[in-house]
Amino acid sequence: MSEGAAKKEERRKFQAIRGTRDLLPPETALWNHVEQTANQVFATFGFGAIRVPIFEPTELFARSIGLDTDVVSKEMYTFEDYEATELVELRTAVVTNVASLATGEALIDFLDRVGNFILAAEKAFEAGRIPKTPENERTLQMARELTANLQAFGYQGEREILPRVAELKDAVRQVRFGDVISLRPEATASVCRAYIEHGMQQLPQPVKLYYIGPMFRRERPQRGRYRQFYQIGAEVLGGSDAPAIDAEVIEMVMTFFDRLELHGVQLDINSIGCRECRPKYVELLRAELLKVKDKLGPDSQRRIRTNPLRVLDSKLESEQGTIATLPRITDHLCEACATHYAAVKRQLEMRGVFFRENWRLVRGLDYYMRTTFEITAQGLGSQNAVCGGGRYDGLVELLGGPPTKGIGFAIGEDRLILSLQESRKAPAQPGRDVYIAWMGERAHATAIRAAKDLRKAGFSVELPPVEQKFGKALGQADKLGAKHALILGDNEVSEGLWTLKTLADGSQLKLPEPALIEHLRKSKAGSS
RNA sequence: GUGGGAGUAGCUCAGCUGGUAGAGCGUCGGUCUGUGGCACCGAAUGUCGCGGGUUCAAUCCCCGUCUCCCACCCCA
Repeated sequence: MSEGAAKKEERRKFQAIRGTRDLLPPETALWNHVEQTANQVFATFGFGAIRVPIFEPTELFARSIGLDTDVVSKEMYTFEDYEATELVELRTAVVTNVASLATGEALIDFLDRVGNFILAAEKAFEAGRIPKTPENERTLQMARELTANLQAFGYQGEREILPRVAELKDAVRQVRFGDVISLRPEATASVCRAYIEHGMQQLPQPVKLYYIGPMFRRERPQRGRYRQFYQIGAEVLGGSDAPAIDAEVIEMVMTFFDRLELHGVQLDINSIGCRECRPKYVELLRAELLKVKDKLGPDSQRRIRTNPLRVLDSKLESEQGTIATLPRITDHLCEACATHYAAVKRQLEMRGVFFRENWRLVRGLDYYMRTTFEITAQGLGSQNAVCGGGRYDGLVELLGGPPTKGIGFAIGEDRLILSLQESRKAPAQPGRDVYIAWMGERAHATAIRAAKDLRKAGFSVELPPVEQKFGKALGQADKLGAKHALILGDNEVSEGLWTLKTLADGSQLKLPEPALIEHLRKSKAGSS
């Protein structure tokens, strides 16, 4: 292999893995702007920042999001977190396919390895190095029994022992070495967990929190959809379920989008009822759907059984007419939900928030109830939702906390950025205020001092590490988008007068060192 | 997980259904050892995504695979 090929090979090995990506300047300037705006706007609504872990026990997400959702059943990055590394090797020795079990010796050898594993696992179990759960105890017990049976059975030919060996391998495979944990696919569950864990019900209610950070779902990448993606979200926990809270949360997102000058923003709202009225509606919907089953495509037909609400989401042109005739949940809300929904709408109007009622807006995650909303924006293709949210009053209790009201939303930051980029010219290259063109060793010392002082005063300064000819230096200054070049050569150092050049018009003046910063301040104030 | 499209220099792309690659931009150097943008000259960077097949010969044709894009599923 040639040197070039080897280099290429190296590079090929390290690509950002599927569905992940690097965010680079100048684009990151926009990300910073978005996040700073979120910090500012959310603070004006009294929200405090929370940072929760990137991973949590898988169980937390399974419980909150719902076992049957795709997110939990197949889209999480899940792994076992263990310290008993020596067990892995011993387990591998058992579980790997052996060449054959054609002889009694092979069986004895296999049982030997199983014995080694069980012994080590028992020790680790007693020492608490693998989880002391009833499941693990049972699994180990089963492995012991199966081993004893197999020993008693003896070698009676390959075909006879293979099923028993497979069974034993399964038992060995099921021993848990550590906690099963997952990278967070969203943050609401974690925020609720933190609320409970830190006894936040003791704080003045409601508690208002927001977060910004990466989430992980193992999906097929697409426009605005990545395996590591970023969400900006907020949750209001505790206190009452006053409609004004729903409205304020929505008002806050809309204010945020407004501040960012996001184009084509459309807010859709709906109420999906509560534990009382939603199940009744779902049954009614299912019954009606069965009547018109023939007019629906295969996907929708499947959903009649699995998740009838999802049929309402269908984008198929051919199904739209049929869907329009279906019963609407807003006509089947219980008294309390209907009152709540009406009040939320009134509250939104009072706040001057424009919305569209969308009876077909449903939520995919189990924990939502009553108010749901979704915001779409321009330039996002088929993935046009930029924010989704709703009320989830039962969630904290479901996770072992006190009965607690809750409402929140999550913004897909990747999509938000995408949409902003559609309507916004590319962010300008972050230029420097001053490029220091120095020449000669004496000037170098002066240049270093100048850079330090300028930076201390808050100017962005580029100080070339090696001597350059002035022509070269000014060329660099220009390419970097510097506003000024500070020229320091023998003349300047000996005269004590520094040369400051304004790149835009080529004007140039001489200044004594102490006057420099003041001059730059004035010039900056004047230009911006 | 399913279907469609695409992968050629750092970027944007050209390359005649087969004869082992080019342009523009960018980068670096020079013309130019106290003055940038311009101009001119020069240089570096490619196993033409990867692997296999057909062929005397493959960037081009066939198969597989990976990645990206678009749509579906699902979801923010």
